[in-house]
Amino acid sequence: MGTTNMLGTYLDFDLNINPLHQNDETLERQLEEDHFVDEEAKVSIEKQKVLEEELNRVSDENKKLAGMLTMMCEKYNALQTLLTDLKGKIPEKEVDVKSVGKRKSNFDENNNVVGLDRINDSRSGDEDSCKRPKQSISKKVSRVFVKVDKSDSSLLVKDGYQWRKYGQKVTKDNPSPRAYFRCSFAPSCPVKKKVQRSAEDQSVLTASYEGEHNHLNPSKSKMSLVTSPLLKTSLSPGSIGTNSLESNLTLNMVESDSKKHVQEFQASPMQKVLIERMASSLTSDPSYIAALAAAISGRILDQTRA
DNA sequence: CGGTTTTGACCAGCGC
DNA sequence: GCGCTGGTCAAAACCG
Repeated sequence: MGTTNMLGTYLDFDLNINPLHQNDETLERQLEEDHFVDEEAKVSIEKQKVLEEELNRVSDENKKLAGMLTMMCEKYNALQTLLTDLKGKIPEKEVDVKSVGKRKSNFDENNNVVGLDRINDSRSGDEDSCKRPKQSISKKVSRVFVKVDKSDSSLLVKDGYQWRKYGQKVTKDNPSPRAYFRCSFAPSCPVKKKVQRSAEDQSVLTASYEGEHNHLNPSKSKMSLVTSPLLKTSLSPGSIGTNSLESNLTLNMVESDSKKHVQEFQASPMQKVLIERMASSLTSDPSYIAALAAAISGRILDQTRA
């Protein structure tokens, strides 16, 4: 699994934060030799030493955190293996009861909204497969669940891209209409999107993305911040939700039948929950953020000196 | 005026 | 073959 490696990469800050050390000593000696021991210079040297110690401390903390994360990942992997084994023992019928007796393309896609019980349902993209097998074989399909205001009747999912609505239908298994969108860059961009309110929870919109954009996200291109590679990996299928403007995307559970994504990073619901929790606990920890900031600034200092 | 949305009609796949 | 269903088309309406 790639998670451990990825985290390892992010936390492997090779901090070389002591380039000032030698200069300090040389400077100090020189000052003493020249009998120009100025009070101001002494104070600045003291400050440098304090900063140096602080950087060392933060560096150690960073290493400890990296070690902890590695351990967590290892434990998680063990749990994951256990879970997979257990799943293998459960008969498949129990998992897929709802679709029995229904048309191939007619599985209740809203039964799994917010719930994590069908994350590995690779058929999520097969809604068209029985009708348009030629298209769906090669197309990536991902699904996003968006929490919206119940009173908000518009089936709009702000994902940064521009969409053109080309149809709306009321489907059998859901009283709420399903809206069909095409990327505004069509026909050059083949991406389609289906948005429907969840039958169970009216405040949740289910958006199914079909295909991949062959152009930049119009709003994303305006961003000056560098997006985390972790986010890029987890959200890549439709490049969904990486924009800070997309504040209403409160819950992103991107499902992709692209096996690459599933195996590398989104193999199971448990994994998603753990990753989310890990990320939120880390980002809410001020000491971690401070350590990260120190590590990055140290790295930048190194690069500017080199 | 051009782009987008709405909405009824049409088409194709599937089950009976 | 027929009816049901999901997906798409395209003309009309709408909007900035």
